[in-house]
Amino acid sequence: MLKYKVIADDIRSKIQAGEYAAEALLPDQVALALHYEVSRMTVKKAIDILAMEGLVYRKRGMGTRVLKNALWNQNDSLALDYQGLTAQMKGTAITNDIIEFNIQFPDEALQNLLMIGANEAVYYVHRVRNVDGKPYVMEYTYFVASLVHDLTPAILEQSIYDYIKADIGLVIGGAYRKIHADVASDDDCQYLACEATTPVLEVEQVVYQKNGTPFEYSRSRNRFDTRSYTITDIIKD
Amino acid sequence: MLKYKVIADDIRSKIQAGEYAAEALLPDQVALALHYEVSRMTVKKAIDILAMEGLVYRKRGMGTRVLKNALWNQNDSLALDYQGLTAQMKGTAITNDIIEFNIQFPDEALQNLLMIGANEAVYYVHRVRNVDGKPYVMEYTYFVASLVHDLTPAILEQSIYDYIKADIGLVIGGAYRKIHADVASDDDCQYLACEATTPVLEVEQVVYQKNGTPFEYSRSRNRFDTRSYTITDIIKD
DNA sequence: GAGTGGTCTAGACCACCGG
DNA sequence: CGGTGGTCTAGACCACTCA
Repeated sequence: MLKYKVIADDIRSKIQAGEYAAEALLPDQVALALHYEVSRMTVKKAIDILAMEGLVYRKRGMGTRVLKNALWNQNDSLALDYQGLTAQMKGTAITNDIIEFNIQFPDEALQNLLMIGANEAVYYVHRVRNVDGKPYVMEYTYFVASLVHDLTPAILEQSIYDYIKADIGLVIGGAYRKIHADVASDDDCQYLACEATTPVLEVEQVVYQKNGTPFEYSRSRNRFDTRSYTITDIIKD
Repeated sequence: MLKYKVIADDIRSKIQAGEYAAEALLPDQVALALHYEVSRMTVKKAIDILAMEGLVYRKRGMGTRVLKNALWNQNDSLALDYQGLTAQMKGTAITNDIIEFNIQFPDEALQNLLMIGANEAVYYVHRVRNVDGKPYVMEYTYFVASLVHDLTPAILEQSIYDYIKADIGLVIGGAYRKIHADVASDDDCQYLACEATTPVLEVEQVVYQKNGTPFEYSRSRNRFDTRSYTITDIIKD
């Protein structure tokens, strides 16, 4: 087990347990290095992690302080999320209408986005997801077939992400997302109960495995009044 | 200047210039350390930054590769950005039309967002920012007057963020942002050359100092076809 | 001035990948 | 096996803050 991770986990749990109270100073890096019997660089790396998580903030000459992070973790956040809608909206009834589902070959744009060749097949899924019976989001999704294998309509009607994570065991490493507004398309009008003049929020994303291989490209469209994305960002020094 | 930052900037510019092509291997860390005449740890820290920016991807035993999509977002605004439009759009002519500017007391919602009391004054700025003479974004901004002091119309016509960072010396610690689509308002129609049916992208944000104190709340509105936001998110272990 | 965190070094060992 | 990146060390110097 990595030392800096062990130390970060230990300090984090002490913060959560209240052993290091909000606004309190942590022991300095030299003391922590002695305590954990590691070098100071390793302690610093552990604290870097906590700082990136927004638990702690540091200032030269002043020490390292526990942040009252009640501010930051008001979890209505969506922008950085990999649980999928099913987990996000638990407690509500989510159903999926599959409009189209097939296997095809990617055009050039998609080849670039997913870093695949022209003859590497992709699944194409067009579905509408309903929350409590009402249309909520329309998604156009492409999965690299060799990675997300054996996709079936039965899976699509439930949670794709549960299947990807639990059954395939694929580990998500990150995502690239682009958010913009758009005018309603014909599909939007038909499936999201839009007028032609209704603004739509679209999120494009490419999702990567831990090893950097992309496995999904999707566009998700919502009516302007049903969804917003939040981002909490803490600058590292 | 910090060595690892200089190196990261240098490599980034070489990627953008095509000197390191997409999918190409970077020189290994030992070679880079020799070339920049620094230790390998310092090179690694520089590459850490590029990896966090999503420009580069590494694997043990395989080297460091430039990601194919490293360049696909050059024209979008980063969702995580604090340079302000003036720095973001350098090379273009930015002018600011001030529509309204005054000092006022915050309503209850604003008191909560900025964590201030009812009798702590705020500056209110309503301005339209033009890029190359054409209206680009309309902003409604509130600054905590005790933190962003001595704001004047002359400053507003240029870059507020330059003033905040260089003159006041306020250190930005992070931001909370919400992105959503909206229908055009009367102001949008008047100042952004919108029709009543034009979709608008709005970004609300609260910007915090390093010590956690909020100093700005703003809403920025763009026509749907003039701006999009991108987020690169890499999950840490 | 004493103490803090930030950077940097020169070297070491390890885990992983390819041939 | 050789070469890659990941981790870790022991120590050094610097920038900053506070008394």
